[in-house]
Amino acid sequence: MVEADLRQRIEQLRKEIQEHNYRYHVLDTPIISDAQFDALMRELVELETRHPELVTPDSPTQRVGAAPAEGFAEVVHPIPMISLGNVFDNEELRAWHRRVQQRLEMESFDLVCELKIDGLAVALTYEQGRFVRGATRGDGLRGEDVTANLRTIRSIPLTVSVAGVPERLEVRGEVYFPKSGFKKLNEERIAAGEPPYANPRNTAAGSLRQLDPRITASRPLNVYLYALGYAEDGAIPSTQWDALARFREMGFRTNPANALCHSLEEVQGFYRRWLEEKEALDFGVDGVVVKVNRFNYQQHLGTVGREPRWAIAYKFPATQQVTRLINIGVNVGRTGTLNPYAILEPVNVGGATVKMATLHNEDDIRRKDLRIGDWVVVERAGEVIPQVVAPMTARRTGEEREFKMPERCPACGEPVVRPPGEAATYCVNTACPAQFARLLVHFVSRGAMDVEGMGEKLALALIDAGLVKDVADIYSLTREQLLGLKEKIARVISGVQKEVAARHQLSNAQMQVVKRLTDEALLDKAEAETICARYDLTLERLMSLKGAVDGVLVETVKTAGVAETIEWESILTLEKLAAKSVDNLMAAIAASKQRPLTSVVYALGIRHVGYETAQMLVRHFGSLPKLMRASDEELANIPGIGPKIAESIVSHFRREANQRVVERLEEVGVPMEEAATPREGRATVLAGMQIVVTGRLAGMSRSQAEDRIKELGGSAGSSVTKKTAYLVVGEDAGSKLAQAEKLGVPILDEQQFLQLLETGKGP
DNA sequence: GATCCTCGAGTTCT
DNA sequence: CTCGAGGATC
Repeated sequence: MVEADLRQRIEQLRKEIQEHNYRYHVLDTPIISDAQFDALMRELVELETRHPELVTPDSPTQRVGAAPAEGFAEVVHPIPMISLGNVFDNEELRAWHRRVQQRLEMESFDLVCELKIDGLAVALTYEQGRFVRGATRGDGLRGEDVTANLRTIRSIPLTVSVAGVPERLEVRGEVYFPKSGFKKLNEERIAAGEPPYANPRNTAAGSLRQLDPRITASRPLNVYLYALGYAEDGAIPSTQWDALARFREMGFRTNPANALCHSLEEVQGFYRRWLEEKEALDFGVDGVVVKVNRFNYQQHLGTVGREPRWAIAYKFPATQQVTRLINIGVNVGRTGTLNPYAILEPVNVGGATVKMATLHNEDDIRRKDLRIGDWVVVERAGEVIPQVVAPMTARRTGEEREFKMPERCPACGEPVVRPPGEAATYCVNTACPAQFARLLVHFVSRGAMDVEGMGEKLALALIDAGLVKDVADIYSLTREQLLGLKEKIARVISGVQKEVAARHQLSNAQMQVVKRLTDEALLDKAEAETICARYDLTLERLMSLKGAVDGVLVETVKTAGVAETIEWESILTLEKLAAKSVDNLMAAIAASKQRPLTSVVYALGIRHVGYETAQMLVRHFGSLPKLMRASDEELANIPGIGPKIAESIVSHFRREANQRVVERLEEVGVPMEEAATPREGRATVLAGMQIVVTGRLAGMSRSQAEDRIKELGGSAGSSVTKKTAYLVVGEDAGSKLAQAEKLGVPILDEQQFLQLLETGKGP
């Protein structure tokens, strides 16, 4: 890097860090995540380490934070409350350990592992055994006096009266808001029509900084103590591990998970264990703090800048992040429901980049008080499905817009309906193309007709190209038709390229750009920028080329006789159809004619008729024509089927288009009767037992396990209730485990489950 | 009419 | 995984 560039980068980093520091510490409304902040800080530290001559006294690396907020008395920490360096992977952890080894000139030494609780650090001062002052960390040098509020936390002893307590003693710890209490508080707020709080950490900070301690007292705050600030006139332990033990003797709450490790491998084990199990804890944990155990070693290692060399925070990948809600889009589901979803500024949450999340329905958006343009907290529910938790209301500028459900279907433009008492808004147009697209995807999905090789993309492309107009049409597709289409598409693409080149007189290099543009359906910002940089184009020029390509495509598609209009996505999908995959697809379509009747009924996509209900219907009627002729009353008399489902079935088959689909399926050879099923001999081992399977099993998939349970006469539930006989737990079990523990449902591991399948008896 | 349970439908990313 | 709604039950 050139010297001038370097200076500029350092300046820029300092300015950004200062800004974020202020937002975090003073305003309490950060706009970037901790991980993002850490990244900035790390870059600055690295640049300054390599170029010490550029370090200035006012650099954020030279002091621990920013000024404390007003409103509370200031407390100067006699010993600064340091912060910790962070590592994010095993590699970096080992590097830290090697550095410690070198400085200590020692191979092996004990380390203490503690869970890094996501709360806020406090210092508690005791004089002659009496709690006299409690302060927040603030900027590390000066914090706020929040003694009155801390007194309301019942796990903080107001007096310590064991022998040998130092005259003056300061212990440090982390105050947090328990997850359960946080959930309850938010439920109450929602019930009272107030917006929920974004996350426990900010709420803990807010609670502790209430000017009225009675408000603090109403919050279930708690604390874990983990460090000795200082001690005068008293026996001082010689290791961190002993200090923790001593804390407990004195009546301080320490975290039971803390562990003494004799090697780095043990530390890694501790990290892995809690990475898996942290969700079950009642407090947020964002990593593991690793400390050199012996205090004299700590002293020898010392501190560099703001961080001690003898401790490090080994962070978990963040599962919660703050990002921008760019817009709210609306999808149309198979049943016509309008489903709003969040379009987010891409952000890495727990190792995956999230840019979309469902928002369920209008009421949910209102309840959470989300507005377009808000900064929002995003997490991955159960570590998988992204979810928008809450807006950061304090970050609002007034530019945010409220979301309104469109009055017309975004796909077909027909007016939408929201039935009174229901949360969903529907497009009631039976000919809505979006609904049909979803129906086709459902029809070919696993569990339904199970056409392997036909995923969402291909299904949509076939509709787009005009080859499929109703679900039965997939049975009249031919190999020649598909290959012919692919050829036409290829000609269209090369035609578009030539035409654009001719009209705009492009150079060879620019032709490359056009090729790129006909390679990808959508350009996101990052991709567009890469292309511009590579071919030395302005963004405007690129966009005008893109416009030209799209324009010419529309004309060409029409003249080539492919379809009236077609999406880029579809073109690219069809272009990739090779002869071999067409063969496979034809075979899969043919094979799908042999699916059991239950799957066929399910595939029809009747509202309120999922797989379970389809099974009940097939068991009762045994034939599709009989089901079609069934009356309202007959249907409603079947256990498990009430008036609503009955009505839905009758009105589905009353529609002529739906009757035709069934006729055509029959014509192509889809069975309309259920093949007689021989009863299994030993089908009673699990009779009447309701068993739930959760997590990943080693020997079989979850659905296989559920099939086995059903074969043996049991039922496989999807949620744990008090009627559940057993919960079978695999790897990475989620919330169901906690639920089972709460209800006292017996828990089986895979081994015990297999035994249950054999004998019908649990351990 | 309230409460529990089960099912359906929509969902994200690698 | 989550929410909503249908059905069963008291």
